[in-house]
Amino acid sequence: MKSQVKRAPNARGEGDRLRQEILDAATRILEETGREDALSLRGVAREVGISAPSVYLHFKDKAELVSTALDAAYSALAEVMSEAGETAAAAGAGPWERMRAIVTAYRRFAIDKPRRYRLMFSLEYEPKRRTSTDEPPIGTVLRAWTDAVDAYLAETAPDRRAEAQAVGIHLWTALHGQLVLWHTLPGQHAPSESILIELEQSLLQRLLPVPDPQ
Amino acid sequence: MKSQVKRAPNARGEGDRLRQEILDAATRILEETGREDALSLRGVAREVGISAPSVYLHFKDKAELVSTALDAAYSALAEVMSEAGETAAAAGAGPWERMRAIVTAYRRFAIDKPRRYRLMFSLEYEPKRRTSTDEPPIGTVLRAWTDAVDAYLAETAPDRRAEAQAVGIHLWTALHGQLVLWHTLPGQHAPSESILIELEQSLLQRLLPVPDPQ
DNA sequence: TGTACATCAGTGAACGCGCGTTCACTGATGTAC
DNA sequence: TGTACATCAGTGAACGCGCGTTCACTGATGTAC
Repeated sequence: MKSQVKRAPNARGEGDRLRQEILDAATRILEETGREDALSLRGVAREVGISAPSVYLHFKDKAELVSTALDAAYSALAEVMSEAGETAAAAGAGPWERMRAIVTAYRRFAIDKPRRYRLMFSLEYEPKRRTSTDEPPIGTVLRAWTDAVDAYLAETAPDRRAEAQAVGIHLWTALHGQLVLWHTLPGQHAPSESILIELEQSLLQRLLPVPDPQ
Repeated sequence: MKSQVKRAPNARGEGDRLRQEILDAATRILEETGREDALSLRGVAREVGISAPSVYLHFKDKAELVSTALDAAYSALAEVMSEAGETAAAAGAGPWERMRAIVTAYRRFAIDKPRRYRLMFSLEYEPKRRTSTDEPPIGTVLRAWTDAVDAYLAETAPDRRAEAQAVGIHLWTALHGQLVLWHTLPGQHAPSESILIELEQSLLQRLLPVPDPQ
């Protein structure tokens, strides 16, 4: 299963390499077996191939390890969204198509690794207090949404741009609710992706001013 | 903290009383300290004041205990919603007011015991397979929403009644997303209830045909 | 060039904990004769 | 009415497990003289 190869200690200045390896392993665990209790310090150490105490060389305690891993996941999500928007724009897509691309990227992120997604938004680990002016990582996800809606409204209904913040929040929370609840609902309703896409379409049409039918 | 009083065993035919006490204790723990790992079989036994093995007299294993407790929580939620609707109706409220009463009841259920709410929808315990025609408990919550929307549309826009199912789902999942995400967002945004109420209002106005301004 | 020493990256063993579950039991209450 | 016995409701001790964390250590690599 996991490599039992003996690791050679890192060279002198490169202790930080292990830190990254630990985070990568934590992310992998998050993706594959996302129960909160599966994300154990010992489990991560096992995955990396080091002893459990070694983790303490790079993280204060378990809480710090977990919240750092989660922060990385939030950033990755925000990144995926803005990339999707840019790619669509570069391909000459109109506002509606761009919006759909972003929503699809979000859905894919959630559906491809449902356990990771679930964990990202169900933990109580509050992000560590950082310099309080800094944006908290989950906030970047919120911003990705409000930015996307703002860009959409700017092009389609500039007079409604003041609503961007509210609509962005609606879109995000509503989408999130769909993804989470549909995963929780009994299996016979088969939370097939096509149902989610339909719901998503219907939601977009209700929350956003719809452009000319394409 | 918890009563250390020695329990007298129940009389002959009344073994079922303990079953109920166990479920009540599980519910209490769900409400107060809703981390999934706090809902331990031993913890429940402690709360009831019995020995751990006694739980096995009434539940096959931990999974059965937990999922039974969750089922009860789902039913309670559906119950609270329909009561709110009926009470409002009895007080002569119009469709919009009734809808608001239901939404408020839902929000209160979620906010009053946030840990319970979070747990209800974040566990992976799939409801035990029951006679497959039976409605799964979480399904009753879904039905409560679609029924509420259907009743609303019947009175305000009968021609749109076909949308009841879709709109009910939107309303539920969107509300759920708001409640869950707002709880996860960093504390400085203070997930004050008033913000939630605003969001909720705005959501209702966007998803439902709005009646004459009152 | 050689050697003592500091530093760095990491380890192995042990701690105490709470968990789910199994096992053989106890003591009160009802039933059969 | 008395007594042997079955049944019921529940217990105490023990199991093996994985966890987070602490501790004193090891062995390689760089630095000072």
